[in-house]
Amino acid sequence: MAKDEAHRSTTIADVARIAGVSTATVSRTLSNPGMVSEGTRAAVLSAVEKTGYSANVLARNLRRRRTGGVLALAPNIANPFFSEILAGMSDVLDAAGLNLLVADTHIGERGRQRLVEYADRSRADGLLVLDGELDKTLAERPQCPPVVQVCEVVVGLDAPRVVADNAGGAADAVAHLVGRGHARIGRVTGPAANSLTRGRDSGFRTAMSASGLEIRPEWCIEGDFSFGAGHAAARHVLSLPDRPSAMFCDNDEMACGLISAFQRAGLDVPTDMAVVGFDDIELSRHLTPALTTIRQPRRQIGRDAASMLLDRLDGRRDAMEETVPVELVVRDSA
Amino acid sequence: MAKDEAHRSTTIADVARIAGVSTATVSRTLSNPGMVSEGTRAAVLSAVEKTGYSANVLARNLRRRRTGGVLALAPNIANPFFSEILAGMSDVLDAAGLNLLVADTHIGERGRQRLVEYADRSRADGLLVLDGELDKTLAERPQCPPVVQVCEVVVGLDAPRVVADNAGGAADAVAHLVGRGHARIGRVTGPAANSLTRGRDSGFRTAMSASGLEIRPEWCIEGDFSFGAGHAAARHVLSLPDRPSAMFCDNDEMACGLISAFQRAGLDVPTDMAVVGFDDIELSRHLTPALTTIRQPRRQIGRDAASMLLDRLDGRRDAMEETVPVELVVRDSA
DNA sequence: GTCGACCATGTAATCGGTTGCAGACATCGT
DNA sequence: ACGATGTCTGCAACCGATTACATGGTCGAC
Repeated sequence: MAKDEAHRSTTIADVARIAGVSTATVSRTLSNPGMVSEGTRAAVLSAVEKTGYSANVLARNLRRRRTGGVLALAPNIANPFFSEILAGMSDVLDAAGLNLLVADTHIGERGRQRLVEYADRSRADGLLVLDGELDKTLAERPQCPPVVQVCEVVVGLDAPRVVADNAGGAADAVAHLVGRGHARIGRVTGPAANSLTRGRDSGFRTAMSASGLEIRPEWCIEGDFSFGAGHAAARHVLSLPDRPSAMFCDNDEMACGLISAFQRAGLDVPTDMAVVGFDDIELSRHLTPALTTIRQPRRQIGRDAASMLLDRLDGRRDAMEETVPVELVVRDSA
Repeated sequence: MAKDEAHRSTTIADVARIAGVSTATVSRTLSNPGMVSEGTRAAVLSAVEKTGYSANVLARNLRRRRTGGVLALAPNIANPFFSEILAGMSDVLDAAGLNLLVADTHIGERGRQRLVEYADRSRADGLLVLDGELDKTLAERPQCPPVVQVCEVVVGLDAPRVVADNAGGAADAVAHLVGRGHARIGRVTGPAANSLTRGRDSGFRTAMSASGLEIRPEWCIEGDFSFGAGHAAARHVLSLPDRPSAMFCDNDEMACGLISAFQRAGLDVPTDMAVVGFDDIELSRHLTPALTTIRQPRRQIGRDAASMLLDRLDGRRDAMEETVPVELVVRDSA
């Protein structure tokens, strides 16, 4: 109660004094116990116990010339797709004693400037880039710490990456629809420039032509991965005199918006219109009809990306590129 | 290209040497330009420009005895409800030059220990607690930086808080259903111990008795805020010989799971069963039927909480408690 | 012409740890 | 008995900034 002085927390010097040793010994006891004798170790540990000491992270990291943190740049933290990847990253970073800091890249021009400040060796030991629309010059500055790209990739940026098998997933989706007897297959895409969209493009095209099916441009609608884009795509399709019988969506949110809008228009999914999504977000399982989709192991992707970054930080560069397999999850929407 | 030495980034000493001044002057030029003469300032700035210098954040913060970061403890980052609150926090923290670090509190026992490490003055200048199930002793340790509670509150923890008007929202929801002619109203709650649940409990009870309606225990089902809990609740209701005609859900995810399960069972929402949710997450607007719900201004809640924390960090303690108004959003599910 | 006020700048302590180097001491082989 | 080796510990430099204090110079007032 009493002391209303500025609350000075206990330092390594306090512990050293109480234990009757030097600060060096305290430091060694804590970070390399085998280096000190048993008696000293006991004395130090008891002093630590008594004072409730815990090392100042800033001071430690300053001396060690590292920040103890990794920065993840994601387009939209609020998107559940990303947040589970982040959780996976957190798993392995925590285990390695590193913080995960998260920055949203979609925060206007002021934000751009902040990103440059953040993507700095004095801020973060490494960078996990989840946004393919980032400027590659950001990552090419000398101040920028090592980068691993996750899911999306920045055009022209030659950095290691962990990406899902987008082409394979899209092909599986098409094959599934074809297997169900569909020949009139449309698509709702992500933004044309997006690297996910491009990967799924290529799988879609391959699978369609493999099945001898024609891609009808008026059935391919560009969206932006949002619920709203799915809605809009559905309205577009409904306005067509000649409609597809099935739609493949580049993500589950658009698929959900699409289905919802079809239902509102009185169509039955899957009878009047089959839908396949991509991602398998939590929601998809709980829709009616439950969404048939391509599952990405998001948590695993996060873990793998973080591990790859740790490898790079340790100077290893075993794998510079990993393609994570995806899996068709058959439910009721197709 | 050439130098393959360890990449020593430029320090304030480099800048000082190039500008022909002392490091103190460089520091002053950068943090308090009015203090140095025009000529010196120009020299320093040009040296900064030339070297691309930017200050080492760790060193600065160590000296200033702050960490430059605020830690948010959320039960589940992947939940869109929280992530938008986090985004709001990020808005005001960024403006104040503080980092937002996010930690997930639902990460097993190992996580508990980590939280204790994180909730430390040497890690974060302040704490934003979004999880009411946290142990209050965590926040009562002397090492713990100032805390602001957000949305949920920890029982017995006397810290400033920003909470939504849960009771008012629940009462609005009931009033809306009553206005639509419903007298048989059930409810899907959050965990009984949760502070949100309790707030909504009280509003629910008040409004029910104000309308002269009886609360039927078999129509009140405890959930955990997940889609799955909504599903389960629906199955329970469907098994009842005597069913309610309307359900109020403590959040939108459960409402969504509930609706989906009712639809799968062949019921029509809202004809056979009206549903009102709470939160107004992005998804709700895009369901079919679109969900009638209570909107919480989540981004604003995040902003307010962060501002309140900043006030505390500055020693101000203007407001210790804020209740944020909520709003009924009428759509098609009731 | 001298004194104090004031401004701009440099010197050096400081934040709180880590770690290279060297000294003290014990043990061991010959 | 003596040097060699090895183990444990302390001293002090260091990480890269900020800032209290001291200093030197300029200027106006008396």
